[in-house]
Amino acid sequence: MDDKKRAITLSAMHVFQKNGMEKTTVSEIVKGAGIAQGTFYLYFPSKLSVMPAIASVLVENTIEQFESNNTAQAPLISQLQVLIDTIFSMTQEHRDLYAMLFAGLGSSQQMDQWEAIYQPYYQVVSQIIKRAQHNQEMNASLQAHQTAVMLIGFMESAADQLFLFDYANESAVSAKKQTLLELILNGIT
Amino acid sequence: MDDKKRAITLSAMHVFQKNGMEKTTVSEIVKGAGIAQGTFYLYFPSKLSVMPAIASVLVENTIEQFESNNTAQAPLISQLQVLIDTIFSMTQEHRDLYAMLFAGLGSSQQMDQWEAIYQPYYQVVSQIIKRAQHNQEMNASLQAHQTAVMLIGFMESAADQLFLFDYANESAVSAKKQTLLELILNGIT
Amino acid sequence: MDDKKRAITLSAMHVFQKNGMEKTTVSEIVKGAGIAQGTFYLYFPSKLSVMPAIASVLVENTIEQFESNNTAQAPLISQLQVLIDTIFSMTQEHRDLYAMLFAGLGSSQQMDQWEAIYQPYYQVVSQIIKRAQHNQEMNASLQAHQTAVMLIGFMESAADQLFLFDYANESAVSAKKQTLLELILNGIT
Amino acid sequence: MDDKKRAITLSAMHVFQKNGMEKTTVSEIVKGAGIAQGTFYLYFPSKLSVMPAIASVLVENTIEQFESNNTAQAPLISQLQVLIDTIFSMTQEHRDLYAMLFAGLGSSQQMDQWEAIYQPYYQVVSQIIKRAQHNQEMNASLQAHQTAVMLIGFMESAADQLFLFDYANESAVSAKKQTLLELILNGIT
DNA sequence: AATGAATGAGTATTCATTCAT
DNA sequence: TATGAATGAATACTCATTCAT
Repeated sequence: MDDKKRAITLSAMHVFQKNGMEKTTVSEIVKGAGIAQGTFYLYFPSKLSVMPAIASVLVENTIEQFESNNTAQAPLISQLQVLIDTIFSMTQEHRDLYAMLFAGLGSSQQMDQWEAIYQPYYQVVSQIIKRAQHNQEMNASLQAHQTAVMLIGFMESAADQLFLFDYANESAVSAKKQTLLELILNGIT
Repeated sequence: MDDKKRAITLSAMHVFQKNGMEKTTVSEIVKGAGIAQGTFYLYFPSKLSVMPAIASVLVENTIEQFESNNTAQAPLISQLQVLIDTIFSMTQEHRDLYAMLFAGLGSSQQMDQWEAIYQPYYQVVSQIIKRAQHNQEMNASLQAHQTAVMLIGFMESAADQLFLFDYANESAVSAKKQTLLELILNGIT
Repeated sequence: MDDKKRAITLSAMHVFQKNGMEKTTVSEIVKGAGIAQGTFYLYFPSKLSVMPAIASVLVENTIEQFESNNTAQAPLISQLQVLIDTIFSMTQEHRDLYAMLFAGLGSSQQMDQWEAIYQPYYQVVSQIIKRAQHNQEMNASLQAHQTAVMLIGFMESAADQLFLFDYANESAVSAKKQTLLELILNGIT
Repeated sequence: MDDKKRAITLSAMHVFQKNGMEKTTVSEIVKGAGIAQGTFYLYFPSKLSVMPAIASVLVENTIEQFESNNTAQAPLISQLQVLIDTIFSMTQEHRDLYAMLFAGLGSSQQMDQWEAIYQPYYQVVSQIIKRAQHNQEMNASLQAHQTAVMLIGFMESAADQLFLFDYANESAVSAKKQTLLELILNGIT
């Protein structure tokens, strides 16, 4: 990504997170990016159009954080723990941004774009599932990509709930993560 | 709820869903509700303050739809199927609204209010879980309320994914619902 | 015309004349009209849409000034002199406004509207021509309305030229008026 | 005129005519001229300063078109017909541009410049008048230059009216031209 | 001479909210 | 309660112009 485009995106992430969608002004974004007002529009056609770039950065960061903590040869359960840790950590840090992206999805009418952005993320988890199935750590009849998408959704929804409503202390977090992991591994029966 | 307050809320739901958060104007809401501009402010202190009322209506509708299709004495699996059907149907119809509510949660700083609104929903699912545990259809060690919250999150995230990206046809929907149900019942191992 | 609409129109005339099309701001117009910024848009949908209202006022003023100086029973030549005086005086006072209206005609694509505004003006001159033809002061074969339109055009173009390029002193004005009148009465042969 | 200066002027004519004064951007002009943004300012100090160059081109074109259709030795009436044809044709093609030039005259405060541009035009018509006076086809007491200016004004105002309001079909055009010619030759009495 | 990326001043328009009736 | 005319603060976006290359 062009240096200035990246500077704008990072500044926008910061300002959107601080002020929310409606109170974020282009003027504050460019101030943070150290460029002039008009320069913004050389890189993005509108305020909202920064959103996909932000999503890309979040996906990048998530994958980086996950991979830097994960061991590809580790047992499934360990890798899922790292994934849960990563998602809880990203959610805690960026919950508001995710909500804004999510709310923007509908209006943007560019589903294709969004899918393309999230594919790398789904790929990473999908690989883990395939490997676990090969090692007979996991039910082999589950379709890998579909399961990856669902698992990520499960983890994100649990993290959201936690940081939105229940968040109390570190031990509450650990408990929730543990319950989540068990639920995913064993189901409810 | 006062007749006019309800009229405003319903009109707002419609307009928010049609135009999104930023392009929704009080002027269009009152037009849909058949009242004057100023009257809006007799019932709500601001544009954003309609959001909790919308959330209440959505929760009401969800519970009604679920209970009208559910049989309380039916086996757990049937009841979960009805719950999944309800959530998928509500998500399909109101996805954008949920996203807006969700994005609004952070800014509103009135977590307590939101929790109160969702409690009845969690209660209903929580009861089902308790009954299933009593009937030994379900792992008795799971904490009912916590599991209810997680399950609802799982189902909503699966529905979101479906209607956001994958939605193709009726059979895709059925397949996703089936996978979801199995994952919830049996986990991934 | 509504009191406020008139106030806006008169203020706009003044500001447009002072600053020209491009340097006129709505903010200065409303300041002159003694109303708030937003109120402007209750009466006119855009800055440019004041133009037809200005044209109406100019036509009104021209007719008033002409009729207050004219004697309907006077000989043709006297009435034409009064018309020339009126047009030269209005042109001198409002030349820039006329130019702006004129330049705006093309873009507005609402020819019908403009024709309606100018009709009363053409009517007045048309009546004089018909009366003169009836009194055998004028060539009876000339079509009255068409001739009225042409005569007004002649007079305006002469006045424009004068105040644009030649304007020197009172006697230059008198001379031009005299030449114009003779040309109109007798042609060039 | 330098090749590039001419290219800019021609492109500007086109864009001004298409978009009007306010919606014309330097960016679109340079695009049409096939040059870079900055290059514009090597040839013109500002956007508005292209106007006189446009006026020059229009005057050139008018004179060329007139002279290529006119016979200098022909009777006055024929030459006036050619002049009327030329003015009607140029007006039909470039009415909006004339209006913009005209509206720009007031603001530009460079009357001298404008007069210089139009002089050649007035000269041509002035010569015809002098010759006609010499041939006793025309009232010898009329001051040639002054009459030339007035006649051109008459013809332009008639053409404007026609193409602005009345324009219907070829026969309406012929009729208007005929009436105009008679009025100019014989006056209204 | 030519380029085109960068600038940043400038403004029309919108719309949540108020308040006199 | 209800109205809707009036308010005026707030901001995305444009575009003429500059200047380093």
